[in-house]
Amino acid sequence: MIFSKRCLHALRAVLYLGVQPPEREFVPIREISQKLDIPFHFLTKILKELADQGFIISSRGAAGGIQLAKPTSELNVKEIIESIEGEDYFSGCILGFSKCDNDNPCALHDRWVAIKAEIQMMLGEEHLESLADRIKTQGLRLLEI
Amino acid sequence: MIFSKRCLHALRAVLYLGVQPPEREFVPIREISQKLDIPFHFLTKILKELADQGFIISSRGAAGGIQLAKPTSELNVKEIIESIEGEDYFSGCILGFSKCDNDNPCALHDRWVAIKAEIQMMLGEEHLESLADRIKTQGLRLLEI
DNA sequence: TTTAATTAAGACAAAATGGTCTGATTTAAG
DNA sequence: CTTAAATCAGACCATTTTGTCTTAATTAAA
Repeated sequence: MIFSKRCLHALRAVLYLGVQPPEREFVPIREISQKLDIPFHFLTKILKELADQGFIISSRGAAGGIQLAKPTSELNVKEIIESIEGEDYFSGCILGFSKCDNDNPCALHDRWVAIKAEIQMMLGEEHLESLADRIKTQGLRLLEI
Repeated sequence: MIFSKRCLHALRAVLYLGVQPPEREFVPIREISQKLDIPFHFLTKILKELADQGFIISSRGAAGGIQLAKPTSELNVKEIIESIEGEDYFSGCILGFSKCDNDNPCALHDRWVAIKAEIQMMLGEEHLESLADRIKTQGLRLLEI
């Protein structure tokens, strides 16, 4: 699998927030956990990371929950993934070397550079807004069947 | 990191075999382990998997070791990766769902299909032959600095 | 002010991955 | 036949990732 469980849970949770009607304020983590079948406490920890990074806002107490920190047009898939997997997830060396660049390329550097650029472009352009639209209009799923 | 340690070790070991002079027969795993700084017993297990899958041939006893099972022109990076990470590593669902296709797409399916195709094409075209050539002529490295 | 509903925090457990060690088996060569 | 060099096999340990549990802190509303 390309992404860690933490990352998949984070992505699905954020997409879930993205498809909520705009009038909704805070969404309880319990609801997301149940709707998406993600372990509650595990999800809580993951979402805390996203909150710390400024992607979502949380509110304690009754009527509390979480909420996207920005409009969906200003959030994209790539930054969510990077916030969980690490900044260099898509920019690092394919052979795992810490120092790998044009001056000191690993054996697969050239080819990987091109692929990385593709991935980053496509995921970086994918804003939550258009995604949420397509999820709603086309009935795309956030759940295992 | 995109790939597991097992996969990175496998890739580097196979590339190491690819750049050996053609007259060399069996290369001892101990040598690869030392040259590439990969734990010996761990590497042995990984290479046994590659042998079981038919990518390399092994020979026990004195003067034994391992050897590529096919000419470098018939081996590519993609199949090595898939043999370790699993057949569907590049073809599976980005959200980790087991059933995800055009008839029942997940929320990210469309976009991911395009990226997957890019990756598979680029890695599938990368045969060990050309790679080994470039590694030798351009001094590309298989080692952390 | 009490209560119920919520996130936050941190200890702990389970599972997966990464790695080590010992000994058995095989093989070439002296 | 013996020995040395190698892979093979499997038990074991360490680390990381994933997940559970309990309790504390916070907040809205009765």
